[in-house]
Amino acid sequence: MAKSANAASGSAEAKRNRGAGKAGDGAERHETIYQQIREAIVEHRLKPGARLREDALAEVFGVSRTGIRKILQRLALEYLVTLTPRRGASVSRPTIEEARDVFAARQLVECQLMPWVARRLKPADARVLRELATSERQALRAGEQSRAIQLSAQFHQRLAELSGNTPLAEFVERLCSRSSLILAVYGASGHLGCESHDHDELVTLLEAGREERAVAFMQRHLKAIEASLSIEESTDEAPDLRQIFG
Amino acid sequence: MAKSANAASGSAEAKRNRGAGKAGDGAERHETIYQQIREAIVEHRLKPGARLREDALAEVFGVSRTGIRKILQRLALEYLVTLTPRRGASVSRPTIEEARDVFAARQLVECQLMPWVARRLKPADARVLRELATSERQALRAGEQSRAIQLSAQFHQRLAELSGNTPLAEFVERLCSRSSLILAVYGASGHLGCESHDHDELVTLLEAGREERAVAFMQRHLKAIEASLSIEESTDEAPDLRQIFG
DNA sequence: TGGCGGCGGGCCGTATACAATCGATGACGG
DNA sequence: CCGTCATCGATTGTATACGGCCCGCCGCCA
Repeated sequence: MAKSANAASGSAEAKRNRGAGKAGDGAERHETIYQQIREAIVEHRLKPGARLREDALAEVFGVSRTGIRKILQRLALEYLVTLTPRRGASVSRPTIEEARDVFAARQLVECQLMPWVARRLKPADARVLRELATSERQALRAGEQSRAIQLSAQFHQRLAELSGNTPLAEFVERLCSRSSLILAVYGASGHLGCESHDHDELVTLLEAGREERAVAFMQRHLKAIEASLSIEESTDEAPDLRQIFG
Repeated sequence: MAKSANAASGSAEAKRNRGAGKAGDGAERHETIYQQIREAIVEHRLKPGARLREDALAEVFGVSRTGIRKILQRLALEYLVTLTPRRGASVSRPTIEEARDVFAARQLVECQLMPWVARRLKPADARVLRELATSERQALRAGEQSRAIQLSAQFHQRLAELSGNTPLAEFVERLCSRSSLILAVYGASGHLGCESHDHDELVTLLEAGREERAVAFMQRHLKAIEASLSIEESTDEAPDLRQIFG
């Protein structure tokens, strides 16, 4: 392995990892690595299109390619990375159609979830949600864009969890991750999706038990995000030379 | 590999596979194996709790454990198999809570999908759906329970696909798979979930564009299935000796 | 000078080998 | 006779080795 050969970065990273994720010795380690990569993608620290070479990741995290492959496949199943048969893994670059579908799905699910949440919401839950919203605004103001993105997604995810329905919560979680990716590609710079005050307002509505209003609010909220996307197809493939020079 | 050493069963099975799954040479092979295992689980040919040993599967399909592991992990992410850390894989045995959540999720999503489907439904689509419903009834009458289960799930999946929203369709697909597993555990024998005429009736409503009716019908349909489950906890863990002998 | 074909390196895909761990069985002691 | 402990077998988890494909570079030819 590179553990001894390429000592400098390899073992240093590995040690840091062992310390950070706790991870003990064995099984949890992979989970930690998975989370780290996932976070990096969701927070736009790894940009869409970025290549993820197995060797490089294996060396950075101090494990062998076997474990990395497992993680990459898992991420591929969530549409966060794309696995091209013999070209390796890269951060997914969602298409416009995917973007539309994802946001349509979110509207359908998250809106319908609001009544359940409103009914089950306890004061402690509301407090946590408000804290998330507050942290998000602070991060945004402090210029910590990565953190803000992460917190915004967490708000929506927590909301879905409060419905008490695990499959739906998980589904929303994945949709949020993909949304983050979509914003990375099509989002207008500086304007990262959710208007921060929206989240506060939504909590207020839910606390008051105004289900109908909460549903409508969520609908508007998501539509606003979707509308803020710049629908300009990245001139990635087929640069349309003929159209340009014709 | 066992290809040369353990010739007898190994190569014979491998050859059969190469012939059956078509699978060409390389990449598609795993996909075929995945589908086969998945089908076996959904059709109740592999019952919940059944152990899936890597070596055995590797030998049966004529590939090495590496590929099998990948497949098992994928199935685990869909909750079709359970991966116990050092005990290997087994067909999942859903809990009552999971069952409730899955059906609740299906009601939320599938019902809301009906209007979309009704609006996009083309004659050709309706015909396909009717064929599925017919085949299902025939299979049921012919005693081919596995086939009937498969077709019933396919009906719901196809319906979701017709919404035109890929993420939602995929979500429904997974929920249907899990539902099949749930029926295997909690379903009353002989009564496998969907009343077969229900599906025909639903297509009729959709063709007529009666969205509201279709939504309500789907709701009743799913509630009926859920209600048909025998909610007797398998005396698997905590047999409640105290309650029995107390 | 520009296009084309051969060639080498990098990287992925698969298989195999090794090590560690857990469960079961059998023996021993109380 | 029952409970406990140790050893053995089985099975998974991880790492490594090898083979193949694709891409990019370089030399050759028109």
